[in-house]
Amino acid sequence: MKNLWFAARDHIAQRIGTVLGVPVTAGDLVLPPKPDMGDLAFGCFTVAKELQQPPTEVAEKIVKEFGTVNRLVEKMEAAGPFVNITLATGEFIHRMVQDVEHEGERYAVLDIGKQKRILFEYAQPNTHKSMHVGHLRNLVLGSSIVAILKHAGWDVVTASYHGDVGAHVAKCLWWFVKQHQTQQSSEQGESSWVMDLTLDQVYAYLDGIPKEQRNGVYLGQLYTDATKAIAADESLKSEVSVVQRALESHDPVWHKLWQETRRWSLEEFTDLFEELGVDIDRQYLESEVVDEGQRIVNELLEQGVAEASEGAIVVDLEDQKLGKFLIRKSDGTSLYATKDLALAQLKKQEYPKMERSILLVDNRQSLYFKQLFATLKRMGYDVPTAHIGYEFLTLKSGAMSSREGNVVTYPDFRNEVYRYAWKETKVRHESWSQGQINYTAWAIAIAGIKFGLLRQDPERIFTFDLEESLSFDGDTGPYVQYAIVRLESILRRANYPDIRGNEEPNCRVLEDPKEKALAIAIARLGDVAPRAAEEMRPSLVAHWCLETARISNAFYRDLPVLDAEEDVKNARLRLAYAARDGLTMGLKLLGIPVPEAM
RNA sequence: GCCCUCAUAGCACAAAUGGAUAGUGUAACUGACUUCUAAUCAGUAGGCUCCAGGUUCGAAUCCUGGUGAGGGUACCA
Repeated sequence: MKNLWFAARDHIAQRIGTVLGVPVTAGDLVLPPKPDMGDLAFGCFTVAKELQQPPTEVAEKIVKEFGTVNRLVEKMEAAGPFVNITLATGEFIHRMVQDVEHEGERYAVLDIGKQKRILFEYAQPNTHKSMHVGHLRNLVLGSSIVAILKHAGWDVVTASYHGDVGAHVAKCLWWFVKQHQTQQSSEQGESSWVMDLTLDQVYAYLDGIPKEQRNGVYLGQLYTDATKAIAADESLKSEVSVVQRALESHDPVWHKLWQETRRWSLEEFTDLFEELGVDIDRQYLESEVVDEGQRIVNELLEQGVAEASEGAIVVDLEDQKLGKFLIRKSDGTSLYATKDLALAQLKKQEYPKMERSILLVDNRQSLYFKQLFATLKRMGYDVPTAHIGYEFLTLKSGAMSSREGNVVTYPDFRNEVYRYAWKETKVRHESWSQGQINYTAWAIAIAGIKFGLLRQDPERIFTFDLEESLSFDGDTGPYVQYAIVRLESILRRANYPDIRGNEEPNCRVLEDPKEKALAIAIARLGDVAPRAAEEMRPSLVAHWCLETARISNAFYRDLPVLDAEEDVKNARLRLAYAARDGLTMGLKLLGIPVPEAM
């Protein structure tokens, strides 16, 4: 329950507290700036103020009175206002290794969630559009946050939400039909109007689309072309409006076309989500909340919560400095807001036990969500709801827009990275089977893609650069994988000895600072993982992975395992197991797999 | 105009929430594969933390005022 890193610090903190007569907590013990100063540091400033003594004197007092009778603490030194603490190398390593072995999958768990339920919505790509790298930040961030929250003891229910109705769908389908009709009329010599569409034609048109084209990229291209066509000829706008109304009134012919094409998108999402480790418990669609949304708007009007304004329906939030919140357009059709009001209700209805509802959407929507939450509150909605924002992803050439079509689609990007990883793997392992190369390349590609997105703080705009994504050197996911694979290699050569779970082999025989540094690094995941959960920041875990991998590589380079004396060898093997498992756990929290070799 | 973010080495990012000499990667230069995998490691070089004030023992971090970039600001999502 209490992991070693917390327990060790807590123990030392309490003893310092006893010496001083004031409370000191584990959080007051931090890492010193340089490892040669010690393993932990305590700054005496705040306690000194409380005691009304100079910090340097307090530091000396602690060192003098702490006593040396402690197996875990080897040395304490006063360095000005700081107390530097050196942990007993062998003792600490041994305890850390036991901790990792004992906890297993629950390693680095600090149960802050207490199994309370969170409904976590992310993954909101629209149907009838291509999924591009802009969506990727949300998916990767979301799936990692979910993993981190679950690890920290929350009962997380995941939800996706897809815009499967609205203007973008109408445009896409209008152009789809228009294209086919134009072709037909040039063949048959008679022109037709989009609304003359028959069910037979729908089937014929759909059948004409080859299977490999039935995806978001194709539909997204239609949408982009439609937008361009309308921009060139404004008069076409009215045709799209007619189509949109036909769709909203469930015209059977257009409904069929909509259903089929939507299925292409949704099936594609299922595949893409699976490969990205995006596991969704409940898939919400805008089409299932649009009617209820309109009903809620009527209700709000009756209750006087909403009012008419310039022909549209708004909720006046001026008194909260949130302006006016538009919940129905003047032509009577729905908006994102209309549907979101109903969605919130639906979520509550389906998951009555949820303690919190969270939505992961990029920061451009932050005002919108403030307005939405304020409105929900006025409706008497009582589930604590929060918007977790992040800055969007942009290309070097500027922001992506499906409307303009300057998008890097996710399948294209993934293929590019995968091809590169495949080539690099092949060069290194000529003799491997096709399947082994495929799997390894996939794991490396996923690591490259995800880690690149996760190591950066979500509050900063991410500038996408394909060249950079194709580098697996330095601060990257594959770097961390490689460190693990090297540890794995040692274990494999030792034939995976069964040495875990007991007092022997005794890791207390280890005394090298590099071994201790590795042990401390792994122990610190117990600190990092809960914090990442609290702040919903996977970047903390990503940076922990990098640092730990670096330390692991130093251990690998300087300390021979297989050629060491028997007792040292076994102790190091045990440490290698723990390091491998700790690092693997770190990557798991990021949603990144680890190959056996690479 | 108003509101919200961001600004750290050429480039890309950190900095344990106010602590010790601001770190890591890349790119540049030097070196290390007969070794448990070189997708690695070691070294050199690179900084007025956007500017100006303030708060205090102490500021990249907090406050005020600028500058620059991006986003939002009702009938898009």
